[in-house]
Amino acid sequence: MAKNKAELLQGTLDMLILKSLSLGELHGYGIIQRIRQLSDEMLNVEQGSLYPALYRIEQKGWVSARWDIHDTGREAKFYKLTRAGRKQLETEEASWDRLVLAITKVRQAT
Amino acid sequence: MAKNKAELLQGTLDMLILKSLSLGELHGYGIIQRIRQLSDEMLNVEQGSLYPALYRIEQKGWVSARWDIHDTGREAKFYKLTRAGRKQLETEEASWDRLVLAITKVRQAT
DNA sequence: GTGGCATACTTTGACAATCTAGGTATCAGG
DNA sequence: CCTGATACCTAGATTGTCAAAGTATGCCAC
Repeated sequence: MAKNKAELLQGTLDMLILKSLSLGELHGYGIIQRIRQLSDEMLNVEQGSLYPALYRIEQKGWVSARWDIHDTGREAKFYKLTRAGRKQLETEEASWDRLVLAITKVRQAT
Repeated sequence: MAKNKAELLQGTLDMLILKSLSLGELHGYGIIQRIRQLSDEMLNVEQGSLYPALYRIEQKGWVSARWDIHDTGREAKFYKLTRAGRKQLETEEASWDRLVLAITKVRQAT
């Protein structure tokens, strides 16, 4: 199992995707890179995790997608955070904070 | 889904169980109560999650179990952290910290 | 010009962990 | 006696992530 790379916990991926899109429109492959980069290489999202997650998230209306050609001249599917997505990001961040707090409390017990 | 209660993320339960056993021998039902109490009612572990988890953990040698009768005069299965379990707890805590750090970094991005 | 690598997307199947919901049994209190 | 808390167990459904495969394009080195 994971050595230097932290493994993702189920439920955290959506938040990471939404967060990275909150910094600006981006395509799938770019999301993976952005997350890796922002986390100092600690988080590595697999393509097989990302694309299904994006599909899920799009279905829920948290992002909108469109095909476009970017600077490199290649086609890519660009995702953009919707208003609902921004709201969802806040919700997920809040519940992440709550979880971290709760676990911290348990861990502080002596 | 969760309102005031934070939902458990997959992978955190083992750590919570090991941690609560690190405070002393305890039986299954008591583990649930201890986690709930230590987390200020934020974490609620379902029985259907706990018992399979305990079985799993016992198989891995992180805890040892024995039936006993406790103060209330009732039978219960008491679990105790083994040396390997203590080691595992450290490992899980470290990787939890790493994950929290990584996610924090992503979230701090502007 | 072709071979390899990074980019970019998709799909399938396996796997693991949690939850829901059911079951059993004992004990205490009203 | 009945209910609720305690105490354990199990089956099945659900979900999310991952591994592994596939397709296709553009770029660079040789």
